[in-house]
Amino acid sequence: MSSSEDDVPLVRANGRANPTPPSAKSNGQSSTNGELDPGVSVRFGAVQNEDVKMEDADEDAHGVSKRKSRASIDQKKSYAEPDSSDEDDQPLSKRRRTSVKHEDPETDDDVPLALNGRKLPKASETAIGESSDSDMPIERKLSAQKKKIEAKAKAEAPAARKAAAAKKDTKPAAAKKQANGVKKEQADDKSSVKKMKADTGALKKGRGKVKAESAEAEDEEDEYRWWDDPAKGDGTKKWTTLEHNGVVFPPPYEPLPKNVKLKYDGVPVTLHPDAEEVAGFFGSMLNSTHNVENPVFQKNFFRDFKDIIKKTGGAKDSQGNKVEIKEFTKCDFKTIFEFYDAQREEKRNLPAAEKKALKAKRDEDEAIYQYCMWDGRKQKVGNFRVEPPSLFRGRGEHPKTGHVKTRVQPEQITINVGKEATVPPPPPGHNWKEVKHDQEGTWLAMWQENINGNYKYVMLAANSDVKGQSDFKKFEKARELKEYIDKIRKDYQKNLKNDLMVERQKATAVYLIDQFALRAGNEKGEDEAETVGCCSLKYENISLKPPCTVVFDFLGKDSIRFYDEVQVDPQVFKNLKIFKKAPKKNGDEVFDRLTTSALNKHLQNYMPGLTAKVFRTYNASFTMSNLLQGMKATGTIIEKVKAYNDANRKVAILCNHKRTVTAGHANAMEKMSERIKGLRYQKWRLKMQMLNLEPNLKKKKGAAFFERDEDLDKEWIKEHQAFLVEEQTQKIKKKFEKDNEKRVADGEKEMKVSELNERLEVVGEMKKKFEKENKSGKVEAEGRGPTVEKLEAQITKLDQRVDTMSVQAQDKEDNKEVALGTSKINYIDPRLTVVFSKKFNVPIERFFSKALREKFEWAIKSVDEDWEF
DNA sequence: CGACTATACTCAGTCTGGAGGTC
DNA sequence: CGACCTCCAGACTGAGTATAGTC
Repeated sequence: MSSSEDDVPLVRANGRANPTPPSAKSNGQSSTNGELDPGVSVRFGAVQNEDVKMEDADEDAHGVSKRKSRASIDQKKSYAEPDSSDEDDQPLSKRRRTSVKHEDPETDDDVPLALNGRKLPKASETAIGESSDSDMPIERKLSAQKKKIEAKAKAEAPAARKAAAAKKDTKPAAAKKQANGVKKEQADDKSSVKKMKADTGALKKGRGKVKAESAEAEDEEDEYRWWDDPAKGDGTKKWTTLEHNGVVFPPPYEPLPKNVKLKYDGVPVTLHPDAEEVAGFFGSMLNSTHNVENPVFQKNFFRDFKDIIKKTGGAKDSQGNKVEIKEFTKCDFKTIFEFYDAQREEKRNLPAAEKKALKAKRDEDEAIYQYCMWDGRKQKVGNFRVEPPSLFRGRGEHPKTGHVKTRVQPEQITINVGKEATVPPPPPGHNWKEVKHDQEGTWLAMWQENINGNYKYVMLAANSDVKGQSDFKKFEKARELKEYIDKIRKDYQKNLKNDLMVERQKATAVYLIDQFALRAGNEKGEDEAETVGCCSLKYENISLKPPCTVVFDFLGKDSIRFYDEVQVDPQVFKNLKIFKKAPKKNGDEVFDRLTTSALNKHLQNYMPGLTAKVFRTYNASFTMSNLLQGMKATGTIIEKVKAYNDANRKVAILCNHKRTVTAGHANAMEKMSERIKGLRYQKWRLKMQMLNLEPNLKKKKGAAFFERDEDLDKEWIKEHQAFLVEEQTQKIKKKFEKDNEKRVADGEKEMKVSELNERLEVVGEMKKKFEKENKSGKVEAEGRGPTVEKLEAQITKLDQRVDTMSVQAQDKEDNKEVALGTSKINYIDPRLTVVFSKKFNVPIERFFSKALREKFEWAIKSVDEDWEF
């Protein structure tokens, strides 16, 4: 195969992407279907024989995906692919050279690589691909050099673009009365100081309780600062000594009271506790309609439910006769639900003191599991509780949702612990599956879950040294990428036009990952939700709108929708079009020759340890860094915090971190805008009152000043007035009742209804007043000694309220489906926040909760204000 | 295959803004 | 009237959890 290398055509120095994409513009629809516009196909005519073949392929009943799966096998296996002699399996370049050589250089990029959707033989690809780096033909190198200059261009971009796209952030809430703001700030600061004191107090107290004194200690001299220890964090051995107490099992199942039973076809039935427990899983979540009404959930649950019933001797009615549970629809879990719901309610209504006591008890019982000794240092353990049995709630359309997640037995659990340490005792009468002393692992215990066969690990908490170290390493890795990013971008820019399909796909994928923060996109199994990332993007996930717009629409991790309409490099646009070329169709992968491991392997060539996910970290932190650097250190603390959060939000949008819109959101928004409208109505009334006092104001101020806002039409006003009347009525009634309650409590007798009616007279007057206003179109001045000046002052106040409320509303709307936390916890280098905090003199508590301060201790303590990402 | 990070959701607890009361 | 205090529903936060990714 090495001979084919010579056949690689030269990358032309003029091979710049055609700034004017193919005439496909004229034909947006067809391009979305991955078809090529006439102009392009004419050029394709040059490679006619392939087109013919493509039609053959089309008739091949197995289609692309089959070939594809074969491809992935080939990839690993061999170079002896029988197909490899096919003409179209030759490196594209070869054909291209014969057929397209003399074409207008501007267009030769349009030559399809995707040729009839058939993969190139692994052999040729590999051979050429591998050699291309070291054995790059001279000409290539030259052209590469030329292009060095033009490379820089895109360098910054990703978030800037997104940020711009993200709705312009509302102006700072600065409008708020300054005085108030300042006061509040001070109060806040005080409280945070207080809080800190309380924290250290608790810490000290806590320390007295546990045996290892030296461990956490913020102010102790022997405090260990691993981030100052150069020897830390490299190598694979994670610990030398390790002691811990194992895991906490969930409480055993408590059978339901005798009167609480599943009803089948109206008949209460008795089940073995093991089956009853499963019925309880379902019954207790009846309020989660989202799950319970999902047919897949029902089906999976019911299958498992029937199984366990069968295994445990069946269901019986009150006479002991066997009842066969056959149909899900005949099962009535309501009684069970009511029982559990009442239990929850009871728990919720427990007096605070009892709740506290309960928690204290639990903490005490679990205290020994909370910490471990890791190389002699006390470290917090993360999830030491074994996951309780339940119904599996897969996200999105997960085929396994509803299956019973079974109780984990000690016999399934592997313990990892130091050789010298005492092995944590399994529950009486039980054994561990295995006891290991794996010093290369950071886990303390591990088991396999029955739904997907996934491994579950007990590891240390986020604030532990190991986790801190790997977090640190993650961000250092991302920073390291800074040194390579230019080269990488330059390379993919160039390889967008590579003649080899794989290479072109690789370059395009890296482009997408870099520019749009996509995830790698591993292959997924049949029995998982159908979600995708970059490498697994499907035909239907990408639509192309000429000239250079790409619309992504797919379900990503956690089945969260990724929808974005973006401008891409013209060459990327062309490539995607090629990758989507027929016979590819819905369901087929866009990057059919790419796997995440191949992609990552490619990235490793640039930088050790570089993988797709590093780009996310890098771009998130880099974006944050830029945004923070661009800020001015002015304004109140509140304003600075808001500015920080706005930057944070942009990063979150970049990473597509979403949250579900809260149930009451639309309602809350509606309420807010009604209130704003109400304020404007009030404003108008005040103006009319001014007019009432001084009719000639209309001339002075101009008639426009006294106009009602357009949306305050008569109908709305009537409704609003009714609302105000009703509101007032309710208030008075409530007050009346409350007063009466008080009287009863004080031993006095209740007021009569007549008193209430008397009080309600105000409302009647209000109503009359409104009616009068509506008729006359005038508003009588209210209040004691009203003056125009006083009214003016009131209007100004209303204006401010309207402003602040509008800002709040806008904020709320903008934030409704953006989750800031995830990027703060995982993507934004905490040192950036620390620098910001120091430079702008905002207490770190404003940005990091206690948990985050502990997690990011290494950042808080190691960085001064000159640090840069 | 195994181990690790990343993610959204849940629920309980905390905070807050505004109404009403008091001075 | 207005500054301040209290109370409480509802909003928001954070810890914890379990699921879903990556490599």
